[in-house]
Amino acid sequence: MSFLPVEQQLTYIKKGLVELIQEDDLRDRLTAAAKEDRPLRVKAGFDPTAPDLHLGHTVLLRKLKHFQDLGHHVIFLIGDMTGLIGDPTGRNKTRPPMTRVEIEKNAETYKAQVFKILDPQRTEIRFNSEWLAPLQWEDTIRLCSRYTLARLLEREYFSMRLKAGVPISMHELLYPLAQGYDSVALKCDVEMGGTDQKLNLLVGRELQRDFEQPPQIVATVPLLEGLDGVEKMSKSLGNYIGVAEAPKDMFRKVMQISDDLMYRYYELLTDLQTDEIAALRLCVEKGERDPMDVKMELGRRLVADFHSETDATAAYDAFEREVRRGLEPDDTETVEMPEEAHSEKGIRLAKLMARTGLAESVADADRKIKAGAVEINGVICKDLVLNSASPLLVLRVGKKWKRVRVA
RNA sequence: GGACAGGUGGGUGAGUGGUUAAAGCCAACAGACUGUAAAUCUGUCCGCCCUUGCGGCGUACGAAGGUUCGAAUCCUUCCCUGUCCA
Repeated sequence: MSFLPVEQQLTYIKKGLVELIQEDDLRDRLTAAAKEDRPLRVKAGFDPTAPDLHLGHTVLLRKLKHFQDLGHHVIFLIGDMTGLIGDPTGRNKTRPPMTRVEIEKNAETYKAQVFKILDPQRTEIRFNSEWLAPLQWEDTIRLCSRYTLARLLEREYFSMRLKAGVPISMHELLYPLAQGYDSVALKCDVEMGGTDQKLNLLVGRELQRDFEQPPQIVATVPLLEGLDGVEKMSKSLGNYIGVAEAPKDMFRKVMQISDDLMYRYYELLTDLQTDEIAALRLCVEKGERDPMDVKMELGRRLVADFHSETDATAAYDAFEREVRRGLEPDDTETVEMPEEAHSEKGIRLAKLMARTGLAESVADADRKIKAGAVEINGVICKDLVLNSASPLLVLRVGKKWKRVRVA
């Protein structure tokens, strides 16, 4: 295949990157690739335990896609072995080793999500247990001898924990080494990751040199802020928008972000150019455009990307109706009256709410009723026991709705 | 191996024998306000039972025992973590 001129490729790749180490290397590598007519091998690693991709991941995926657009080859690496090392933030939650079956299942889930962005034709899915599992003690020791503690402690993540007196287990120190070794095993030309991955990615370069491979180019993308606008988007912080989320939920979450943050989302999650985004911002600041409209447009675009135009329009309309005007959603679930909700005196509202998912527990439901948060057929209800004659109850608690058929 | 300091509700973090289901803060959830959001204000924030009362019961302060009328608070053993010394 033929590649675009190197400089054009470079420009395309550099857009939106935080750091590129080293640009000259990449230029050389792209030149060589064109000469040899071989695509570059671009790797990014993912955790096998969390197959729920969110928009934060897509910043990276979009950049990988850019490489594919240019004709290069992406390796989507599932770190099933490094996954055993576990989540750094957990205190001593050793991860139970995952079974082959679970891993395969997660991989399938990944595929379904990832190929909403990546081109399957140019993507190779690999697992690092493939080369890490067969390593012997001796191999591992040799690998460890190639790196020093001091260098590992350069990582803010380790040094901060050390300073704060938070435990660091030995196996965690192996993580960067294992990740670096992945690059050796895969003979990567480029490795990508979030800015927080920088040191891990650089270890790959060192190890590749040791193994007499040309060191990979390291490219980092920004970390997307989550719904709170402060922390990075992550599942454990609960401030995320999942790519597999239903259109309506996705839209609603987008609308939750602050006005300020939406420009960042435009920048990192859409194909709008930087100057177009700046123009949008200016319009809003001058009062020519309503920030809410601009945000709704963002929601529409994102839903369209991960679902379809039709879904996007539906989600847009639903938001207009349900949130702005507070009307009942047209897809409100209708459920039967739970047996337990009946009592001698009538229908116990709290129990009904707890059983139908409108409240977390009976106690929680009681509180909500007292707080006047419950509406039945459009009227706020503070009664704990109902003696309703109507065959259908339309219940609303905050954002949640439910229709209950009275048996 | 030795000395010392710790382990509290989703997260932080008070509380060192009794009005403590456990302060404050954050998150969360509801309500008000509003252009979605943010911000702000108000309320709620272990579970279960009863037409609900400032109600009853059950659980809960690393684990298991013990002392006591009564323990998150005292004692014993165990598990886990950090710091310093070897």
